[in-house]
Amino acid sequence: MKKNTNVDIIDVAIKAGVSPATVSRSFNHPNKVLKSTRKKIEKAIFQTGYIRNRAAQAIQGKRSGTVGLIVPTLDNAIFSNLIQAFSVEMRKHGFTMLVATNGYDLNDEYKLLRSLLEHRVEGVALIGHDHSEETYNLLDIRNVPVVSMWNYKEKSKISCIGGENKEAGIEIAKHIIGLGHKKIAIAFPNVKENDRARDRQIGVIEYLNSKNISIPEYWNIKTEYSVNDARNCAEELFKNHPLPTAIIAGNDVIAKGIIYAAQANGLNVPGDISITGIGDFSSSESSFPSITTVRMRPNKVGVKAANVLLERINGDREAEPIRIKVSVEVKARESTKLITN
Amino acid sequence: MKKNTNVDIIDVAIKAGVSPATVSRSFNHPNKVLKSTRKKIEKAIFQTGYIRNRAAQAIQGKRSGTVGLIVPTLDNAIFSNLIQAFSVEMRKHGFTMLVATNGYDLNDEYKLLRSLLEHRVEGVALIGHDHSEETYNLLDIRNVPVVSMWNYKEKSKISCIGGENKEAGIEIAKHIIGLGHKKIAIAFPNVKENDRARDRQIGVIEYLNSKNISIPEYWNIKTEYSVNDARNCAEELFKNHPLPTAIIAGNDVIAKGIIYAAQANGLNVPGDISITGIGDFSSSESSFPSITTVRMRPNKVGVKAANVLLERINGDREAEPIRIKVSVEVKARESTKLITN
DNA sequence: AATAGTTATGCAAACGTTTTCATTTCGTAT
DNA sequence: ATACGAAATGAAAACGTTTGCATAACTATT
Repeated sequence: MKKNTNVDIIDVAIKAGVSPATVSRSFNHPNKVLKSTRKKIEKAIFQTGYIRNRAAQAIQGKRSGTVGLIVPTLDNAIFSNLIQAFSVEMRKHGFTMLVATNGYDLNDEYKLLRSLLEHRVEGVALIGHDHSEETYNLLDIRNVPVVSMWNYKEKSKISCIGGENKEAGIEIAKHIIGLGHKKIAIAFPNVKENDRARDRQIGVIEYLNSKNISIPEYWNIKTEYSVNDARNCAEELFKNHPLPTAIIAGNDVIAKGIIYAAQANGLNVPGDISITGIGDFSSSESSFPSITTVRMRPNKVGVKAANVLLERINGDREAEPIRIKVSVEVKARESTKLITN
Repeated sequence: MKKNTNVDIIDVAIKAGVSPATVSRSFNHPNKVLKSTRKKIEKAIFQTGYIRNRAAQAIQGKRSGTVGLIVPTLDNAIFSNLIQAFSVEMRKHGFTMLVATNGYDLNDEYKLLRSLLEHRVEGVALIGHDHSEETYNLLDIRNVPVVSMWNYKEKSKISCIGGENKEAGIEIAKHIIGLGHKKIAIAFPNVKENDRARDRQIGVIEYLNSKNISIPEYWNIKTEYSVNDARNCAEELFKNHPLPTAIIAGNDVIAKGIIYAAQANGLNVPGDISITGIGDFSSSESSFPSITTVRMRPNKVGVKAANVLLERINGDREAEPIRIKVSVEVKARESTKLITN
């Protein structure tokens, strides 16, 4: 088997009987090349097994054909819808995606950003708005097209697109209040380095407070972002403290853990206790019981984010950030019900 | 704010009072550069805000610092553990990952591979062994370091690492038989373009046949790879056909759908019916009931695959494929029980 | 102090494209 | 047929690195 790792544009040009410049043009400005010439070139490409070298293209300072994506983690269903939608949309426009995970470490995120820039990505997508000063600074200095996905923020430094987490918190609290609940617990992950969770929690608490409901410390569950930990934390609550009639969880993963804990303790959901999530992850609809939650429309966010990023890449880089709010909506399902007593 | 998109290695060299060659060497062969010189260079890099250009490096034909990953889909919990482990391990070794999704379309996979090669990835990781002739041919012709993740295959054309799906099928069937079940249904996705599911199904059926158990057509559930569809298909079975005492599902997602269907139909799992999955996805342990399944150890596979790929990248490219079998193990949990009548 | 052997650095030629500018070719109006 | 403008193509310089080779600066040996 012949190994041809190194056929270049010149080989193709010779084979096709044209100059390298013409071959290059047939890739980048096909309309500037006679159709019959293009045919010859295509044939030569096929015969030689040529694969163009994007690195050599990128070195001209123009297109690299790549965008970077920095995401907290991949092994979590949370971001996968979003990433998939973003990825497919970018690919439609001819971009390949460089992916890096920072494990929620902002310091690492800066290093990853540098690494992506070394590869001369044409744009970068990030999750949320909690980024280090260094990161923002680097983006600004190098004038990198960038978009933040997942949540909307009125005065964000960079373009963003997503639901407003505070609104999500308010909406779900409103829903629970509307069902007549008064004895309400909440379950959130560490909100220190996670602005999404923080805003949701603020929305919930502010709304409840506005209805003169406050949350005693033993009904304020602090859990990790995992089904297992949520389950354990909830079991602890059920065993040692008075039972609320509703628990508002920071996301569907946590809600699911709490539901398992309830079922394992012989509690009927929603008969004995109503439980809500936020985020509407793919399995939440088909859970048993299905989970009342707030939709963030990850597909829409992913596709729109891709288009916003493309607009920055192709358009005016000095323009003001684009900010798009994707409305959130409460999806009432089986895990909540009206208080009847 | 000064925008410095274009400081290059020469600027750094001038600032540091050395030649560009020395700056380059301080990146690629630091030990060949005097420590004091390195310090000067580092300072100059910091002062100028230089970010090295990997494209210009890649053009030398040596390192691009990237590897490609082609995966059927991202918006599915199935591969996320694996990808995450692979990604983190590659990054540890200084590689950035280019990700492409093919939506289970083998034809698209070939195009994606070409696209990755245009970016001169140093190696490629694929999922499974079902790839088009074109894909295998291209990998061979260009002599691309490659590894297939997820499942082991004795005579695979390319290096591979993972559990053996047939073994997984055999093991779970053995487990169910061991519990005394005789009336057994199975639920698999379309096994046409999915060699993993196919091998699992073969393992199950062969083992059952060897115990003189055969599966009537109405107990052979064909479902899509989704909780929802599995739920619907199972409900159809429960409503229109005799009840088996056990259902062996092709993976945990399907098993979960079936469990929901059972619960929604007032069936107790495992009291009335035992249900098994394959794959041990992250939520299967904390489900209610927790799901009896077969572990494929995705983290181990991801990490090992990264190391196999690195070995091919750095080592002998003509060597025989490396094949590593990662043992599978049945995880008996709450969703199955001994037949007592 | 002279010499050989090491080590650190610089010079300049690649690497594979893209693009500007100049030239050729072609079609059309005279 | 001739001249003109438009369209297609080619020649060559750039893009930002890396690296083989040559040279210069040290170290150690006599």
